[in-house]
Amino acid sequence: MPPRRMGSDVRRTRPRASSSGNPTLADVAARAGVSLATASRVLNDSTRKVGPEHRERVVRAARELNYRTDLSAQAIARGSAPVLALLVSSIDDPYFSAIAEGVAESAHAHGVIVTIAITARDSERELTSVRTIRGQRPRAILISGSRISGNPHTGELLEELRAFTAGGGRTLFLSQSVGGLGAVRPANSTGAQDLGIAVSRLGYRRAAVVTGAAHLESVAERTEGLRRGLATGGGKIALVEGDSFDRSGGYRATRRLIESGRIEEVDVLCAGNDFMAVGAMTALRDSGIQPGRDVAITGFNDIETAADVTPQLTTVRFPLAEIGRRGADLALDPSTPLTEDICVPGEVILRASCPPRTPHRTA
Amino acid sequence: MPPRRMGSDVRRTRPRASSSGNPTLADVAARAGVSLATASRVLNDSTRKVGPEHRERVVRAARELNYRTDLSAQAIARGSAPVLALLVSSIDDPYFSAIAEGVAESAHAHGVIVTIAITARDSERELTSVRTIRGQRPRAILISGSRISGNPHTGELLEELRAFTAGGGRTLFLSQSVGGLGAVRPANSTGAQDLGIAVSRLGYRRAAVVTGAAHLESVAERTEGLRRGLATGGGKIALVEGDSFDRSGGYRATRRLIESGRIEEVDVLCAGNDFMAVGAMTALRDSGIQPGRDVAITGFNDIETAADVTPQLTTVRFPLAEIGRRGADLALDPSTPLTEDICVPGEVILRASCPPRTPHRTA
DNA sequence: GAAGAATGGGATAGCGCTTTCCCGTTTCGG
DNA sequence: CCGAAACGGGAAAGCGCTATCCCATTCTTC
Repeated sequence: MPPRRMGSDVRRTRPRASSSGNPTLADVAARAGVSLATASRVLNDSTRKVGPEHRERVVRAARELNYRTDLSAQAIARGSAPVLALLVSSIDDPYFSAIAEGVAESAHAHGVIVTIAITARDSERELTSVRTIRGQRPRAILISGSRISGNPHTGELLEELRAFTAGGGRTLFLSQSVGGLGAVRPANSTGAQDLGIAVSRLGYRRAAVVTGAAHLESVAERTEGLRRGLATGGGKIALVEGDSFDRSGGYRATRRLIESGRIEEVDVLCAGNDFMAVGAMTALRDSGIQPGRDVAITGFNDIETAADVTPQLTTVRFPLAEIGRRGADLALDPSTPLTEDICVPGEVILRASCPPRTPHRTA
Repeated sequence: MPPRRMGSDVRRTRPRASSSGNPTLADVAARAGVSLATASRVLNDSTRKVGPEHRERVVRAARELNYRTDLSAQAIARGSAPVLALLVSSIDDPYFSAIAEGVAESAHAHGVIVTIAITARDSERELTSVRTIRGQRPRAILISGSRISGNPHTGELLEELRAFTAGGGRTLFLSQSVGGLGAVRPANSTGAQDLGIAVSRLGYRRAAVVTGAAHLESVAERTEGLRRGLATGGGKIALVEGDSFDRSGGYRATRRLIESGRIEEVDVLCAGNDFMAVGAMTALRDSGIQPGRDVAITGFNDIETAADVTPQLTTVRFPLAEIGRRGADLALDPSTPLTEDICVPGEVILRASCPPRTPHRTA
């Protein structure tokens, strides 16, 4: 005996109409006088043909009701959601926002929704974010600028990603690679090497590297690349000073170099990124040293500011939006495996902060 | 007669287990040896009590399976999704990314997911984005920097928003208000007025306004505020030059001022935003006019770059992230009506680009 | 013209959850 | 002690869709 609802049993001829709230497909079908199936077929231009008469009626009904398919319902019925999740440490950072822009661009082209989560460089928050994201059953998750390796939550995080992949999801890292998982990232190493070569050509021989925390992969890559590049001209990295990876870090590190007198030993100061370079410039200037003339400066990334500071900053430009776009393209194309690192080359941008070196150092 | 599936009818004692893919609540329930209802109750700490024995079993099963609730299913079952949609014209713009950061912050605190859509200042794309967003049935949609008014799609767009609101959604504008709908925005008018007053106090009397398209509400507000502020010191806006709202626009507009000689008529150049100010500086410098000394410069917004350019830029700072945060807070609190404009005050930041005016203009 | 193949439409079984009912046990107050 | 209330658990009815079956017609093709 089939179970029964307690209420009457009479109606249920046509799909119920939802009196308030958003119109449902049932409302559309009812108004068009067709079945749910037909309405669905029309609205999703399925392969099944629908008579022009019915088709027209459904389209009109949908328009009149201003119907919009409930994506959650669609996702659950279809078994997959047209969603791409993006995890960034901060969106209020030109580096990541450029990547995000590219990601959004690609997602839009693929007709996919982007959900974004920011981790504020907090590994615990990163973990909870990934968990929440996993609940969305997105097609892919893109992680940019994480602290996944070497933190108290690394294990759980990787386990979470593993589970995600096991459930059919795709994971891709942007701007850094993490243990064996695929990544699209700037060719830090090559870019730094090219910068080193360029700087060498300009006549510089002894560099101070002012950079971020040594455990960051990108820091190591850039430093090493720079070393190789300088070596081509017989130059070298004379000293390395580390601090936080931002403007104030650049300021402080440079300050220390100046106060200890070590700044005298170098002819070019290579900062780990443009923010640090800008901080370094200010530190130099505060001590009466003129950046670009007394000491050359280089940055990394070519943030928009780089061309606005005085002197304009020599740096290495990476097509960040392009990295985001390619990453998303890749992640959304189920046919490609996501296992290898793809390095996107950068371009050395020579500007006034690093002029051809005159043989006599004006100290 | 109840309809039957064609297959056997035997099983269906315990919830089915999904062999592959993501574990479902049924899997958890099965593993814990309880019903779906109990499993759900435990996992959502519902008001209904569950015995400690069962509770423990469910929690363990969930952990072992690395179960993560399917948010789409939850959304459809509950009738609402824990989602906040953000619509911005671009995310790769410090102005919007700062707002977005605040929004994400608030959303995180509320345990809500953020989906983001970028419109690239294209009204058609804006329309399709709102349509897609509506399909997500988000709790609220936040619109920042749109072209909603005065474009070929305005009507459809407003209709779409109306339908969204009718369906129980909440709409809020950030950084600009649109026809009667609520907004959280910078106090452009007051901020500009304060800037005008400050500039007046420093001794400036004749200003050139270099700004974006006149139809933008913010442009009008800022210009008008500036006028009032200058008037307090007997100063005035001597001329207005418009161009695109970015760096190159600032450059071009200023260029025209210089070439026509009109630049001679003013002692301060007030740009519509910091980007334009930076462009203006470059244009001046290219013509041998030294910004800050020969002509003072002011910007608007205090983007990070503002403190890095030379001379450092005098501007008006708005707590953009705060605007985003408050907007999201408001939008996510169903008890507040979303009808009025909330203006967040700015703060004049005086820097070297606008030094106290010396009586003799060094031309 | 009759058998077989398209054709186009409807009924309905899920999808993975939540939540309302409903029911067997305990616990209590009187 | 007995009936009432409280407690804890399970069955199953949806939520708004999609897609699979199934069926009544209309075309084909010898």
